[in-house]
Amino acid sequence: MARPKSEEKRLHLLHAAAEAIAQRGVGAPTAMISTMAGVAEGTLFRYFPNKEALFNELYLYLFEHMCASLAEALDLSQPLAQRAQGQWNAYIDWGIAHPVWNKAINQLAVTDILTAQTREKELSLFPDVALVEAGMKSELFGHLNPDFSDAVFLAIADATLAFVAREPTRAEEYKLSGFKAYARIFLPHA
Amino acid sequence: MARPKSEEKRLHLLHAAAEAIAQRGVGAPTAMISTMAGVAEGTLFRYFPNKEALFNELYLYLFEHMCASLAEALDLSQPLAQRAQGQWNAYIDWGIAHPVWNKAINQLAVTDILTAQTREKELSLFPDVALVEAGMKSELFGHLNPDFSDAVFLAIADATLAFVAREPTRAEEYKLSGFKAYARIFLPHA
Amino acid sequence: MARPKSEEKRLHLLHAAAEAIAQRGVGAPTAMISTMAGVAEGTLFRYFPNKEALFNELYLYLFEHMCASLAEALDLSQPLAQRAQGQWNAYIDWGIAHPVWNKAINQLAVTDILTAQTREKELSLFPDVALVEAGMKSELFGHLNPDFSDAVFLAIADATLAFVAREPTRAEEYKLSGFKAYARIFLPHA
Amino acid sequence: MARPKSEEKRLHLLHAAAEAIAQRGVGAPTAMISTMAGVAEGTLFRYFPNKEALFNELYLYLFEHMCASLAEALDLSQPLAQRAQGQWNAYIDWGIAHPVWNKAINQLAVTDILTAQTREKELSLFPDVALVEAGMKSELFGHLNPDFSDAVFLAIADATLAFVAREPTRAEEYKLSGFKAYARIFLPHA
DNA sequence: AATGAATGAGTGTTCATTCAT
DNA sequence: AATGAATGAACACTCATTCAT
Repeated sequence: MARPKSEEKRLHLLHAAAEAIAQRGVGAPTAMISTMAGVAEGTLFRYFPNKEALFNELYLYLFEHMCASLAEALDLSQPLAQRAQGQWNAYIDWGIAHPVWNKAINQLAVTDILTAQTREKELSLFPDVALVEAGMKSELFGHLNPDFSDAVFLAIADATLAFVAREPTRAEEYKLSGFKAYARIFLPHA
Repeated sequence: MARPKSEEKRLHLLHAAAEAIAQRGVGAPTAMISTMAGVAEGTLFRYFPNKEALFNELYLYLFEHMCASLAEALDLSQPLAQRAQGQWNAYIDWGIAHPVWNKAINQLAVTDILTAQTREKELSLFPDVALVEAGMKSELFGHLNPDFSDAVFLAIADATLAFVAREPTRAEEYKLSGFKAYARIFLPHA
Repeated sequence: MARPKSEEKRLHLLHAAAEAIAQRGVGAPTAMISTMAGVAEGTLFRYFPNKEALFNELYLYLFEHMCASLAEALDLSQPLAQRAQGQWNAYIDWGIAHPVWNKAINQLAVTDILTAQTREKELSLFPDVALVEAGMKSELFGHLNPDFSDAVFLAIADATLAFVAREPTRAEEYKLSGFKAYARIFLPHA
Repeated sequence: MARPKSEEKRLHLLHAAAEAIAQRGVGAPTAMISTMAGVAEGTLFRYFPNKEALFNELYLYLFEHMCASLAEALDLSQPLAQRAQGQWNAYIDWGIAHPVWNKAINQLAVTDILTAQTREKELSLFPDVALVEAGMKSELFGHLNPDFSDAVFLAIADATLAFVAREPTRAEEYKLSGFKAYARIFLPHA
């Protein structure tokens, strides 16, 4: 099973998988994914050894995409509070702009499909654009696992996104209220 | 009447379902559940019309159990801050004491198995022990969907529980840090 | 398994079985039959050793009922042609008056549920009210199996009933046309 | 394209289904059918979406086959009576030559598996070789549903076939006697 | 005698994966 | 390299029958 040629097909499969998971959860059939990708059933298995591997790759692909959005929005010249809000907004905006991907990433995160290796790679991706900076972390959670701060941030952000999905017209309000909650924890002096 | 339908078996099935979901997600086979419950495959379907109904009943059962813990811990004679911390602790302690149930309830919440009716019943159960009281809500999120506050609380609490699961020996530390984060949002003047 | 007491329950079960077969074919569950009969699932098996036996008894019960209608309508003082038409009408009328039973009897006849013994008993019931009398038989089919004449009669009559079921308002027309066809075969000189 | 879907396998499945229905009725398991067809259980469902569709296709397949036999036997240069007898013989001969198919077709016709669409297609197949021609119909049944004549014909023919099955050695006698009965109805002046 | 809870083999159907083309 | 036909284990659910009450 040498690396197959078409990078385009690989992406079609990844995107189709995200769509399928958003629609039917991780139980979505591989045949549905290949159909949505416009390739034959068997082709999927020339690009990914099996369903689990596809889903793990998908998770990292989506996560990386989201991290890129954060990185792009990052303006190091801004003071901490503005920087934080910029990152917060970038995260929420990514979720709003890619509701399918957001749903897929959440579905994947909650099942046991993700391997330890995937979790490791995920960590190695996040820090570069870290939302919760060292200073903020240490103040409240410093003595605990440093990922805890990130987890709390993500938890609030995902809850915010869930309500944006329910009431899309009030997206901006939820985005702001969510940030205020976030700021109270991580920017108490702002 | 011949033999009455055994409430004990019903509970065995419910508990087995929680265990199976914790281990294998909502894709856990009904045969696995009945085996774990110590009954025949067909018996499951005499107690629940189908898998979906079983899972919906399970969700409400677990949710009710959790709410009962909160209600038990509620001491109305305490001032707001203590009351809130008591409820927070009760929630975290329930998750620590019942990790399997906690996992099951999270799995169920994220899939599309829960019906609108179940969601309704869930709401009618929660308010009585509401963690996030009216005053606290209105201040930050009052103009938005009132469930948003609950969602934010649950998000932080579940993130806390996830880390407790990873490092059980530091459970008390996570519990306290989590509460501090919570308090900053909902009890900013305390 | 001594003969159980309530003849009434036995009849309820028989009638319920006919109804169930009419609705769902011979695949109708025994549980459905017992529910319709207003008895418990297990009770059915105290009156009939198994489903097959129930269906065989039902077939004979319905057949006997139909034969009784024919016998009642038989007026030996009438000439052959009138007598035949009277019997024909009695048969069709029975089917019209008992569409459920008619459907059930047809369903049972076509499957392999009926035992050889049941078929034998059936024969021993029919001759007494024989529609197709010796003279008529011998003329056309005399050298063949004497049941063939009966079969031809029943075939035409059942086809007639099928169309009556489709167009109940024209029942009388079908009844008459069917008889004319019958008469051409069996009463060519009338 | 990889392998093309094998028309041969489709026919094997159809023939196996006919055999299975003849042996066990429409309750015959799909697993039995696939085994008899020499394919895996799952393969059946790649050729037919479900059991019901298979059975409907089978019905039309058998019906078409039978119609083809009638069409082949049809000699328009013959006078009405001979033509009718030729068609009658073709029908009976088809049943004798394909007892399994004849049984299957009868089983299918009596259950509720056949859809309205199948019934429609059936009608569109039959007229071309119609046994009961316009003139014959109108005389006796013309004012009623035109299908009634066909039904009466089929009823007599099927009854004839049933007795041929019981006494195969006297097949020719039954065939002739059946036709005589038929002729008395539909060819009274011949 | 009657009940209905319990059973488990059986059913139609799905689906990840393989492999001949 | 790509295809999609073929597979068969697995699954959710049904149901005739048994038997403790």
